[in-house]
Amino acid sequence: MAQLPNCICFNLRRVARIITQEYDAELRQRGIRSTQTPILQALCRREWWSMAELSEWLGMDRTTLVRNLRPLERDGLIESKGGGHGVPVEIFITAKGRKHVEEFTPAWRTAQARIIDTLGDEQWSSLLDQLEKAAERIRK
Amino acid sequence: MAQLPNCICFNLRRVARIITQEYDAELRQRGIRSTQTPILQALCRREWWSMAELSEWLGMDRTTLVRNLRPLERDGLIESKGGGHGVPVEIFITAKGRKHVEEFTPAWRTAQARIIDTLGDEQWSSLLDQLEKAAERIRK
DNA sequence: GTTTAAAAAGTGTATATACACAACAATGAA
DNA sequence: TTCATTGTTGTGTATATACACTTTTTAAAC
Repeated sequence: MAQLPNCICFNLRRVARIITQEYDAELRQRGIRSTQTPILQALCRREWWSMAELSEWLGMDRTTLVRNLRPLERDGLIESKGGGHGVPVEIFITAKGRKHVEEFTPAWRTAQARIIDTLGDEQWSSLLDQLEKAAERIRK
Repeated sequence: MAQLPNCICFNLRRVARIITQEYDAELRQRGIRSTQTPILQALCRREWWSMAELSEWLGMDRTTLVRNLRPLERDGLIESKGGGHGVPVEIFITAKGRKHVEEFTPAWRTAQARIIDTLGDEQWSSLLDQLEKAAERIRK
């Protein structure tokens, strides 16, 4: 009977869905999505990234990242030099992309603050730490 | 600099991805996916469900559930009576579906056990409790 | 130098997710 | 009866996710 609520995968996915919707409700007004913000934020940190580096940094499957970059490139927020089968690619954020980051950051902060209000800062910190620890151990 | 790792949404999604991959690695051999197992498990608990009831129980957007049921119905694991625009639908698991549940449950247990090993049972319990609490408060 | 292995990127396919919208049914009010 | 409201379901569209596979380059082995 209590088997379903006991599934860690299911529960984690469910909470991730709920929280994603919360962030997206804020970010939508700025024409951006919760998956895209960390990509643009990562691109701000460096001159450029290769596909493999960026996917490693984001903890995102490389082939997933390939598709996730498409709307961003289409909208001119990022660009890529090189690339294609076997050819290394340089991915970088454009000026327009940086401007977008400036514009959506307040909305991101609002969403983040609303979530933190639910449990408190320390509790979320410790919670994410534990999840991070679990993730690391799974990967080995 | 530490802005990216501080995003709760991003980190939660990332861990959810990793754990989902872990479950799927086990479940794949049984021809089922991590999203589908809780659906079939829920259907085992009742004679039938309406679309709205089931989506509410699973904490899944109703329109998402509509699409997620399709492969299950195509493969004969579930069936539906009624339905269509505006017409209530009765969703229920088939004999084949129940057999599938029996067959994938060991794989599910294996995956679950591997995850629990990473942090311990009590820690996962408390972690999911806190996530649940946060999710509830967000919904209000 | 050729062959082989490893590294890097992209594609095919299938599922997952959800907002905006549409279609229809049932019920109660005018 | 007709009309408006509410509840139930499905569709259009777009993004997210990842495994299996392919293509190409580079580097190492021989």
